[in-house]
This record gives sequence, C-alpha cells and structure tokens, in this order.
Amino acid sequence: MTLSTKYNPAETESKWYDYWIKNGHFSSKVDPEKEPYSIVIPPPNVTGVLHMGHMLNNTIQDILIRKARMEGKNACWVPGTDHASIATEAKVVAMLSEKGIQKKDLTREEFLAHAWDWKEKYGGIILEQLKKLGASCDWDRTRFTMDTDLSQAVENVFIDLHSKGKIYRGIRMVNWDPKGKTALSDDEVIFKEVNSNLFYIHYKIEGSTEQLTIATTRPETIMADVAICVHPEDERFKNLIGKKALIPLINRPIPIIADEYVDREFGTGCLKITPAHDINDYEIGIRHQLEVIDILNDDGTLNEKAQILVGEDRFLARKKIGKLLNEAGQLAKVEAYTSNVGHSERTDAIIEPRLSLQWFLKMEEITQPALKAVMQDSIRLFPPKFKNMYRSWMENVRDWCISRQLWWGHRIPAYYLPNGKYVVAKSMDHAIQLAEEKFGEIYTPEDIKQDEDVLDTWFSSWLWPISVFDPNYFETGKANKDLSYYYPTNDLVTAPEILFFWVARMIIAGYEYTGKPPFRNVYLTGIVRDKLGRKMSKSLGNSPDPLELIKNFGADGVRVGMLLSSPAGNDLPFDEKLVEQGRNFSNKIWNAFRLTQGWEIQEGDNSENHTAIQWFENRFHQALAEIEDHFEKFRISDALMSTYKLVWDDFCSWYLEMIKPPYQQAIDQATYTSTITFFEDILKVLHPFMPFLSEELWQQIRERSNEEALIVSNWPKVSPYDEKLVVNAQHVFEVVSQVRNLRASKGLSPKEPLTLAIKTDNKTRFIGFEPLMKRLGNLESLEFKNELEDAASFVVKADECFVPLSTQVNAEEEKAAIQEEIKYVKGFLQTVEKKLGNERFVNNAPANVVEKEKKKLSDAEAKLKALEDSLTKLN
RNA sequence: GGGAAUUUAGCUCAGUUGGUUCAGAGCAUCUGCCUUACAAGCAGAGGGUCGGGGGUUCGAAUCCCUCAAUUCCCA
Repeated sequence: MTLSTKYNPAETESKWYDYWIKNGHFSSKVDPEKEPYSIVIPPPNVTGVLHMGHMLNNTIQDILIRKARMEGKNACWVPGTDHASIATEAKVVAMLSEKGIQKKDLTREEFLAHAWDWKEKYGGIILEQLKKLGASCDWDRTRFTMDTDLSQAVENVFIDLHSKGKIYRGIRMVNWDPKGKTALSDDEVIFKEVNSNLFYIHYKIEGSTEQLTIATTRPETIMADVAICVHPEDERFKNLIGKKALIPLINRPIPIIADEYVDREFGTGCLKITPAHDINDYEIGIRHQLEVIDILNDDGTLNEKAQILVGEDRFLARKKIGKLLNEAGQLAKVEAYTSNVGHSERTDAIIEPRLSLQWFLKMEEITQPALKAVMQDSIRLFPPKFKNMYRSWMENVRDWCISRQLWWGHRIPAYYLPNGKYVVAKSMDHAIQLAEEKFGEIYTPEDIKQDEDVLDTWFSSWLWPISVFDPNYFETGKANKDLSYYYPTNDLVTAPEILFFWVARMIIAGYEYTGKPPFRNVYLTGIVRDKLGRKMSKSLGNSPDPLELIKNFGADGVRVGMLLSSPAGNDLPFDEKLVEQGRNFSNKIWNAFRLTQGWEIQEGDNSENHTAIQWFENRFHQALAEIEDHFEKFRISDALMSTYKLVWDDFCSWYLEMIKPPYQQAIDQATYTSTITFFEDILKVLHPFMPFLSEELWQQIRERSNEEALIVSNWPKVSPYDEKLVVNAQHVFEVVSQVRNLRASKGLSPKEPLTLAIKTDNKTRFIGFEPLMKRLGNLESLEFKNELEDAASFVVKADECFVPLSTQVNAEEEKAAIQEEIKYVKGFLQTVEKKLGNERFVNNAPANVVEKEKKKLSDAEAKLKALEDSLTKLN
C-alpha cells in the first residue's frame, strides 16, 4: 500500500459520514441499562445559512457528544430548526415583493402557503451543512418549532399560563416598528447615536400675554401634548403652575403641572408631556391622571387627531411643522443635537414608542426558581462570570411582551366574541363551547374572531428541551419514555448574546413545567470576529464561507482551527492561519501513520526500546489526566492543546524518533505492537476533535466490524503513571536538546557523530535511556565520568556535560557564556537566600513552601558549583 | 447616567485558594537544515519589569484603592 505524503480529506469525509449514518451510530434509543447523555441543538433559523458561529458552536457540541458516546453513555444529540418569526416573515415578504406580490394583497392562508414553501425549500440548508462538519446528530429526531405537535405544545402552554393568570392582555407602551408594523421586545431594539435637532418652541399662556418655551426633538408630536411640566422647585416657573398653555398651531389648552422628573438643566426646564409617544411622559401621565392622545397611525403617519398634517409621515411632518411654527412666530430656535435613538434590529426603522394592546407574561414569580437555580449552581454557567449578568437581568426582569403583529408563527389562541370579551381556547369549536359556558350565548364561527397576532418566537423555543422529546407533555402532564430518560439534558452550548432571550427562558419553562432544570451545564461560546475585531456578518461580507473552508482545509482541520483559539466565553478572532494549523496537524498525524505502515516487521523484542515504550505509556496517562481535567472544566481548547502536544511533541517528535528503526531496517514485533497500541489510543483521544481522520486511520490499521468502529470504541481510562519516569525523561530530553543546540551553535552537521560525557551524582535517572540518547543526539559514545574533560560543556540541572570537539574550542567565548550563566544563577540564589534568611518568612510561610525554597537553594547551589567547575577547567 | 467584564511575549490566550527553580503555551519571528514519515516538515534560538500609580503582606500577575483604555449589558 502506498500512501500519499499529504492527507486528502475530501473522500474520507463523505465515506465515513455515510458509514456512521448507515450503521446507525448517531441514533439513540431509550435504554435504561445505559446512562443517558443528551444535548439539544440551539435550533438555527430557517432563514440562515451556516456561518462561523454555527461552526464553532456545533463543533463543540459534537466534541462533547462524541466523547460521551465513546465513554459508553447513550449519547443523544437532537437537531432541529427554529421558525424565526420576524426574520423569516421579512425574508418571505421580500421574496414575494421581488415577484411583484405585496403581502397586503394576500390572505393569511395564501401568505402562509408561500412561507411554508419557502421553509421547505431553504429551511433545511443549515442542517445539511452541519453534516459536512461531521455533526453526529440523531437526524431521525429532527424537529421544527412549527411542527404540528410542537405548535400544540406552544398553544397548551399559552392556555395553561393564561388560566394560571400569568398571561394577561393590557395597554402598554411598546416599541413599535412602523416599517415592520409590529411590536418589538426591548431586546430587539438597538440604540444608535443619531444627529437631530432640538426645537425651542413658544407656547402662549391662556388668558395672558406671557409665554413659555419648551425644547423638544419631536416637534411633530406637539399636537398630542396633554400638559407642560416643570420642576416643582423651579423658581422660574412656580407662578405658571396651575395655569394653562396653548399648543401652537392648534391652540388646544393644556395644564401646566409640576413633577420632579423634570431636569431643570436640560433645555428650558419646561417639558412637554406626550403620553402616547414617550415612555417617560406616559408614566408622568399616569401619575397626574392625564388623558392620552395618540396622533400616529401604525405606519408612522399622522392621523386625524393631529388636526394638521394628517396623513404625513412622522419625519416629513417634523420638517413641515418646523416651518409652520416659524411662520407663526412660535419657533424660538433650532439647535443641533445628538441623541440615542432606538432602531429595529430587523428593519432598522426608528422605533416609535406606542400604546398598544398586547399580550404579556408576568415574570416576577415565574423567574424565581430560574434565578435560584443558577445562583446555587444547580445549573452551572461556563465561564461563571456570566452569573453576574444573569442575576442582574433576572432581578430586574420586566413582563415579557409575547405578541407579535405577524402571520408566520404560532397564532395566539385567543378568540374575540361579539360582546367584546374573549376566551382562550385550543380551537374555534372549543372557543364556541367555552363562550357558551361562560356567557350563555350561542355563537357560530362567523361571530368569533381569532387574534390575528402570533407569539414571540422565544415563546416556542423556551420549550425546546422538553418539546423535542415529548411535545404532548404539555397536554398530558405525564412524561413519555424519552422525556423521562433524556431530560434534564446534560449540556447546552450557545452564544452569550442569547443568554437572556433563550437560555434564561428555557430555565424558567423547565422549572415551571417539570420542576427540573432543562440542562445541567451551559457552555457559552464567544463571538467569531474577523481580524479587525468586527463581528462576522453577511452584510459586512467579512465571513469566510465555511463550506469553502472545509473544502480547502478538511472538516477536521477546520474543527481544530476553530477551537485552537476559543476559550469559553471569549471572542474568537478568526484567522485562516488557525485553520491552516488544523490542516497541518491532520497532515502530521497522517504522516506519522505512513511511517508505521512503511515498516517491515521482524519477530523479536528489541530491549533497547523498552524504556521508550514505558515512558510513552506513562506520559500518555499523564496527558490523559490533564485532558480529562480540561474537559471536566469545559476548557475544550485546552483539552485540544494538550492533545495536540501529546501527539505532535511526545508521540511524533520523541517517541517515534526513539523507536524508529534505521533506514531499510525492520522493526521488532514487540515494539511495533506497542506502537500501534499507542497509535490507537491516540486516535481515540483525537476522535472527538478530528472524527474523520481518526476513523480513517483506525480502519486502516486493520479491518473492523461495525461494532468496532472508532466512533463507538472505548474512551481510554486514566490510570496512575510513574511520575519519576516522566521527570527523568524530561531531563534526558533536555540533555539531548543541549547537544543539538551545541551542534547548531558550532555549525556542526547533524550527521557528524559526537561523544558525550556526563558528570552526575544521579546516574540512575539515565538508566535505560542511553541507547535512546545516542540515537536522538547522534552520539557515537556516551560515558559517565567523575573527572572533567577538556571539551565544550553545558550544565543541565546539576549535571555537567562534555562534548569533545574536533575543532578548537574558543575558550574566551565559552568562559563568557558560563560566566553569564553563573551571574544568572547567583542572582537567583540571592533572592532565595534572602527569603530563607527572613525570619518572618520561615515562621509564617507553610512548611511545604519553605521546604521548596530550601530545595531551590540546594539545586541552585549544585548548579552553581557545576558551572564554576567548568569555568576552572577552562582556565 | 447605572452595572459588569477585560487589559500578561508581535498575535491569540493560560496562569485554579497570593508561595514548585526571579512568568507559560500555540502561532508568528530569527538561524541552520529538502536528515528516505511529514518543507502542510525537522532541529535550535530570541522575545514579557504581567495597562499606569499607590497600598496590604515575609512574599503580589494573583488581594485592596485609584487612574486609563477597550468591550458588553441596562437606562
């Protein structure tokens, strides 16, 4: 068999993915004999295509699920997609309008038919792309938030919470998007600095020649004014309180009131009160029992209550009213002003605060268990720094506006009756029945109108960890087999941006409906950014195409690259260099494998290799313990780095070089067997990170049955390791490195054999390593001596090493180098001596710390002596 | 305006309750090598007074105060 010098991922990847699918390795069924391990995917939007954030997020999930699978757990990763109400509806509207179809010309049913077509066509793209990444989801379990049974779950929850009195309908100030014609939650509003104007407007005082001046950025709303407000202690205006001012242009009288809310320093100290169009004014209005005059239509144009400029858009009206005021002599001045203005996250329209009838969920009580769960670590956040943020949000939570003025989504199951009342019911029939029970009236479906609005998307995804397993649970109240087995799920991997939108709400729903958390651990990934630190986004066009990356660097390479620089919760500044490094790592492993496959095997057991074999076995377990520890703490990139170094440095650079037979010589059977065993262990540890390459090599080592596939093999168990052996090897490697260094600094060829003599008082640490050292350092002889030699020298710990050179040693240079090192050691000794000479240190510091300092002292003294000996020898 | 996080080598980050040889890793850089597994590689080297200042302590990257910069959340 000949293998290419480069690993070619393209063919292996589809081959093994198909193989895993075909043999059902991703699928999970309830098995009480096995410990379950489950993850639910954060369902990507049906509108989206795979981006770098998904790559990172799903790579991590796949790593966790593959490791759990190998650990013998019943690993279940449930995939699915989210209907993304606002985003999808916007997409479909745009798509239709390109075809010349306007949403307003369609019936609800017609529009939804288009939306479903669109979803069928594009909704599964991301999931297909995830397969290229190697995601080992149980695809048979794929769910969509608008599947019939999942939709029923949402309805049931709405009905249930309504009956518990937690859902109510009320007039509230909402963030209105006049372009999308929908209410937005606070979290969907983005504040941006905007250049605007501050208009100073004179209001006449009724029955007087006096006037007052207010300052406002929104002169077009003066027709909705219901009062002028001043600070109660503001001497300038005390005399005006109780009088009436006349709104310019329309001359409607409004009272002048006093409220401490007014900032005397800002503007003129007089504030116009417009409760329908400003949240603060609205609250003042409630305090002073003022009426509410709403002069805006839902598309942002002025209505007839404005009396003037009716039908004009709010921004056009602003310009025009400035002119009108000026002509009327009531515009004092206009100043440039920058203010923070809310914009719709989706349509970028400027948000209009608006009074509106909306559905709300009361949050105060329902959030309590969810707050406690995270504070008491029943649910752990990684990294824990997010606990603070979580707490402050949960403690200051406001009622959740759950209705959206859209069609794509779960329609609110509220039915309005001709008598002005409503019932909440599962269906029209049920609504008619309820209406009869409640009001004694008989209605037909023509009399009754279902609420036109749909529910906030998060109102369905908050049920996700429950509904993917048992959507009927909200109907029956009894968990089916899947739910009782897989729930609570183990880990959730998601972005911190949706900690509140989604994670917190899942926790709320989890406790409300099951009394249990939806998951045990939440791993928060960073945001993938470009080199300039900008968030990767389609509009900026700064995101590489993930599929293109996979094509160029291999899925394994991309997975490794993504992870190399992504500690939990920290942003990941993406650089193609990282993916390149991942690809190089794949290639390194591939070539290590080529080496072992090129060997001819001969019966026997070369005892010279025993120490190398023993060392690697121990080193492997030391590294494995480290790796497990990292996984335990969700330090996935550290776990990868430990694996990387184990493979590249320890296995390839040291172990393979130690046991590698000289060119065209055979390897002994015993060494070969051990080496292949090590290779298999390494492939196991690599598998979660690099599933394709590892399975490929695993299967090349020998034929395996389906049950023997790497994906379902046993994760290695940590066993105790001989620390002394590992430390001795480190010492030996240091000596070898110094010999190589000497060669490099003296310009000697690696091919030229050298001799090495070591003066040591701990010869035992070298036992077994001599032949290996000869090979690694290209030494023709290695001796242990007590006397000094006339040779180039170096000191490792307290061991003095001599390498006689054919060329003349430059005594002056050598001396200078040694003196430099002596200076360094002396300096170090001083600090240690000072420490030990300090009575307070010796008395106060723990005994083991003092011991360590003493050890440092003796080690440094020994080294100093060795160095001084070398120096004397040179003199 | 309120709150939080971050600031360690050129870059990206570790550094667990202050104490294991006067700070670690990967990448990048520099030097020498196409040495029959790998130039997507091998061998070696250099690089930081831990954002500034002050304090607590026998001892501070680590704790406290203060200033600065960056980022995020909330208003």
